[in-house]
Amino acid sequence: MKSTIPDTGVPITPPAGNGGDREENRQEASLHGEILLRLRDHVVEGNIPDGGRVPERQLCEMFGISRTPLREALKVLAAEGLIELLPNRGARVRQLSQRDLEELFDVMAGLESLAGRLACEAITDEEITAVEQLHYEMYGHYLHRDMHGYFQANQRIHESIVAAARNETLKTAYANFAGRIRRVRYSANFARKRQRWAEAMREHEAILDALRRRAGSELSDILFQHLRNKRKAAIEHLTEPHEDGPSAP
Amino acid sequence: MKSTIPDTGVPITPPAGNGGDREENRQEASLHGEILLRLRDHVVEGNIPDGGRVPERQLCEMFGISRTPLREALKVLAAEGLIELLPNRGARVRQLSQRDLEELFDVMAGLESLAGRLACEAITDEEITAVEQLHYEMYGHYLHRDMHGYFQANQRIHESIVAAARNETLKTAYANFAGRIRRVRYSANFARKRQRWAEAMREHEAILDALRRRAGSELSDILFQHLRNKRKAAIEHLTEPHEDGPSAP
DNA sequence: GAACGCTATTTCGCATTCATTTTTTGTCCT
DNA sequence: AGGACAAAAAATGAATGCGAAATAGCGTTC
Repeated sequence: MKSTIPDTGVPITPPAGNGGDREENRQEASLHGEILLRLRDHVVEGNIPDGGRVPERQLCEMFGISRTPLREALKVLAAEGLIELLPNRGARVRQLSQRDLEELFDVMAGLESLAGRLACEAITDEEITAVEQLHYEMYGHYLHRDMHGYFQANQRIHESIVAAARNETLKTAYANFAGRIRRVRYSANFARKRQRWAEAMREHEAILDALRRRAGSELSDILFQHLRNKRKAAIEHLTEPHEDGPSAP
Repeated sequence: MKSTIPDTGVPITPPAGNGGDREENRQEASLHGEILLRLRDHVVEGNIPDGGRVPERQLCEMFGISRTPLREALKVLAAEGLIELLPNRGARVRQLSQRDLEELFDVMAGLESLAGRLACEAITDEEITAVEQLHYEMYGHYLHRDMHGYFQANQRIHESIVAAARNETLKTAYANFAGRIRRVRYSANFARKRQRWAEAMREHEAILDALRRRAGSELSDILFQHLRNKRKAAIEHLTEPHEDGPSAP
């Protein structure tokens, strides 16, 4: 165990947050592509402490490759905003300040807002039915106080809306930003407050309603507010660590 | 035959800029960063034909560097969606289908829509005044049929709104997507139809009005529609090449 | 005893080198 | 003469080597 890492304040930020799209279809058979996927998962899943140093050499022997393809992968991850590269000082997993999180949530809110608007233009009755199905399922989890199930159904609903937008570029950007936030989710699980939970359910009712009526502009507003409230709950949770933990019914 | 080391005597600004300040851009002092910027501009400005091959070797001698930093830059550009990397077959500038363009415009619409909403929360009176200034300037260009001036003022207005959103993440993503579209702009200059031009002016009036009243939700709607109309005009222009070319007043 | 400065080791950045894969070209066969 | 196969040439993907910067370790000085 090495001594504590000298925190120099970490100034230099990655080149671009980018809403890039790397949906390149599975060309990832090449080594650097393979590494990119594995390394991204490794980071997103939180296997590396926040702001922790990640020496190239260590990752190389970890993946059993040379430095060249690894460095290429690192550059890409830096461009995605997951890590930051300090000149001559190696890579660190990017530590998100509260402000960063707020910004990310707002951008996610904007993307979902857009997704809702677009979805209203193109969604089929069958897809709406599917969302309704998920909604009721989620409601069931809510009644049973099953947070995990609720969380999953919730996520699938939002993904369904994004999918219904029929916009691959949006979908990719959405996935990218979601990845950045997910890292935080892993390290600090968002415990929902009871009150917020009920509120979220009401918002979801409104979402479904607007979607049924295909009221794009309205749905756009609701989704934005929904994510804004989510952001508020998340940030509050981070500032005052735990509010209530009981996940039991 | 010795390989002369291309010591171009590039300043390489030290990793200054420390402090809590997180400027997203231009930390690129390292070679690969420098190359990334130059190569991105090179591609965005359309110096390479659409779908054209981009041999590493050629670019290397063009920039006077070895392949390693260049390849790193290529990976990043691929992640950004500007080029695509074919396994063992080199890099090609990504050819955007009409569908891709539509998607990009819609995402841009979503981001600007978000920017407008956020701007209404944080914009100062001074900033609004600045936007008004640009608006009148743009109106002047409109009256004088100065398309270039109009275009620039227009762009600055949109950038001002994005800046007023106080969200660096959004700003970065916006710049990224704008870059992808700009490539198309260069190769096929969007000639505005007269009618669309007048329409755009009216929309901008509405934008300014909503911004003055800080009506976030409303501005969000207007901006989205504005970009949607822009998209329509752009796509139409691409399908039926030239409608009117005269840039002269 | 603590702060400063010097040296040694580690790590990073880029160039170069090696190994496959693709592309081109030249020849041979139909 | 045209096409197919094969070998050469070029280009890509990955590895290694070398110089430079940074971190760490240690000694000296106030």
